[in-house]
Amino acid sequence: MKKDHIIFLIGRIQYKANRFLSQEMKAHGIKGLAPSHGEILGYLMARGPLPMSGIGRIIAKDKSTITALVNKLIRIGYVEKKSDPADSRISLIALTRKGMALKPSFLLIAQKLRAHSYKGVSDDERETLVNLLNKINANL
Amino acid sequence: MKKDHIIFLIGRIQYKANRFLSQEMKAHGIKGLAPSHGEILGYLMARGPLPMSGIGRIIAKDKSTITALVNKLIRIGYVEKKSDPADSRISLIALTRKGMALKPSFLLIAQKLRAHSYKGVSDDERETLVNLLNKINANL
DNA sequence: TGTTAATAGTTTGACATCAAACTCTATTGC
DNA sequence: GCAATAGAGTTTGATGTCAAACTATTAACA
Repeated sequence: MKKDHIIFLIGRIQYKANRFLSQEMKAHGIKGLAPSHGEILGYLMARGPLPMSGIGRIIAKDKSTITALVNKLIRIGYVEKKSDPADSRISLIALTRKGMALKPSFLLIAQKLRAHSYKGVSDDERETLVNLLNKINANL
Repeated sequence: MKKDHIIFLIGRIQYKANRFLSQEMKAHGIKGLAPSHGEILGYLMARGPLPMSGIGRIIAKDKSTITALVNKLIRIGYVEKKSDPADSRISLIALTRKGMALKPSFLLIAQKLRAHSYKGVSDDERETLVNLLNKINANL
């Protein structure tokens, strides 16, 4: 247990969190979506329309992965693609009405995940944790 | 930046760490392996032969994923499968000589990853971080 | 002791993910 | 202005990953 590298510990956490999120989405009637899709939708809810590159930067996946994920969200009808009037290379991804309708469920799910994962962790510890992870994220 | 859930922060770290690991393995002449394969090999180096189920528990992936990962390691010749004399359901996975030969490279890579990711993080902070992540891991 | 339930792995099919090569547009520098 | 370079996305092919259904073996238990 002792010499486990933090990266692998992180992997285990992510595995469990993904299972949790998939399960919760299904329970809320959101079918056929992976956690990555939910992550994209969540950021669009918080920040408004984003270019593909912006989504890629935020969720840290290859740009070809973003293309595939967004295509699925378009197919299902949760987002739409608009062209940026200032730069025709850019596609802006925006929530549709159907996509926005998911917001209440998403807030509940995020809160539930937070409640679960942070059980027994104080606010100070939470802050410490986020700061340290941010530092490591910046290092890599 | 503020309201980013820790899970997504973790995802970004993992993405970068995986790129780092793939790159380093390639630089050490270890070709065709994903970080997950490396993780399995690393645990076998540290703990000796393990059953499939044990590997799955440690690296936190679905058992069918373990089957696929181990099959690849067998095909390449890094590990071999032995049957447990006490329980014929169990397959024990052990490093071959070729697999053991990777150990020096793996130690170097792990150390390099640690040095990179923990730059500017004190030993105390490191311990705090691991403790908090372990708590969250246990919560999920 | 025989039926039931649990455990270890595999198979199959679907899909997320990545890397590399490619297209198209914008920017930069001379 | 024009060529070269960088940036935004897509396509393609390969592969890691998961979930569900399945086989085989062991354990539980009545």
